[in-house]
Amino acid sequence: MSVRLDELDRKILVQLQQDGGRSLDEIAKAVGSSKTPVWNRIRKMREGGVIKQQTYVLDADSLGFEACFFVLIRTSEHDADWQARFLKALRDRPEVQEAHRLAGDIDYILKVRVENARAYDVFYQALISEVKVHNVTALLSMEEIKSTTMLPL
Amino acid sequence: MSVRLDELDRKILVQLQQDGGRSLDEIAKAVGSSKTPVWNRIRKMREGGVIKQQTYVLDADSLGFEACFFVLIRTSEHDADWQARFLKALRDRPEVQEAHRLAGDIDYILKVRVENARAYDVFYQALISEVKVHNVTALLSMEEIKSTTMLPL
DNA sequence: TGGAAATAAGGAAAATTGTTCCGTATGGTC
DNA sequence: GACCATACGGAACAATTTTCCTTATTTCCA
Repeated sequence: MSVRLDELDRKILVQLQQDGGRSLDEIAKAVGSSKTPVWNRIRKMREGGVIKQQTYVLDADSLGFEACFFVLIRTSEHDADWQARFLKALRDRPEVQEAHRLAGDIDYILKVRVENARAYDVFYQALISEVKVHNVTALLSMEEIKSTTMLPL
Repeated sequence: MSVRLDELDRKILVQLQQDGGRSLDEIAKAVGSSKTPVWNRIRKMREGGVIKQQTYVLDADSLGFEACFFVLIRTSEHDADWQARFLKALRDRPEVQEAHRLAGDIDYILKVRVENARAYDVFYQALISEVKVHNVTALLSMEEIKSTTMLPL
């Protein structure tokens, strides 16, 4: 059962994405409605899975995560068992912030956040000892120009 | 003025990352403390920039964003003016969820979320008409295996 | 080691916010 | 045009956040 969204729903989502700490009163005023409809719509969008989660975004640098790598992976193995183990390994490793299976030449891309280059090597060695991969290229981020989870509504 | 974090601070951050909707009472109980110290520490970490923002994460598919591309960019131009215009273009475009300047061969990587392949092409054409880039490779995501903003504390 | 100052904790009060309830309005259907 | 279903706005209630105050704990210096 999917949720059909109207203009008011979208306005509410914009508010929630911009600042998840606003009160219902503030949101209601911003979108030109009142508390009850705003509250009901948020609840429905939560239950319908449009809103996945509510979270706090932390500053990686302040917490000592100064290195960010994008990892491009090619593999020769494509059987179901190998893939299941590979996906599990990625999901279990907290350093992996993003993992996507790709179309084309390169099979997977990861975004990995670690303390430093040495910590990346530890991660890398651990990963390739768990599952065989054909070719790995690591791209080191020098500067995070932009980072957001916002969808353009 | 940086914030020095102790074990209790870290426990609180873990709770906030896991679920940004928990009440102070719940968090206090989970970390083995009471409301006031938890509240004071959250406030300080906010002011100190350790906590960057509080937000709601939405489901891209539910909202019609069914295509996700990682874009690898090489450029020949490296002067300050070009770079300033390029960064501004990236920050201004809401489709761009991530943008990093890289070390080595490839100069930039972007993560771009759009409705479909057609919308990506519109984005791409608009971008290269704004700023000259030498070489662009787009990697299309077939499956989002993992996506989180959590840092492993 | 003793003692004063600074810092952090816990509990309770006050203020704000979230949640429910209900009467009314609105829109769609036959 | 009447009925049903759905959504809205305002008020009442419940829960949470925020502040305040008192008590511990720690730190630092004599």
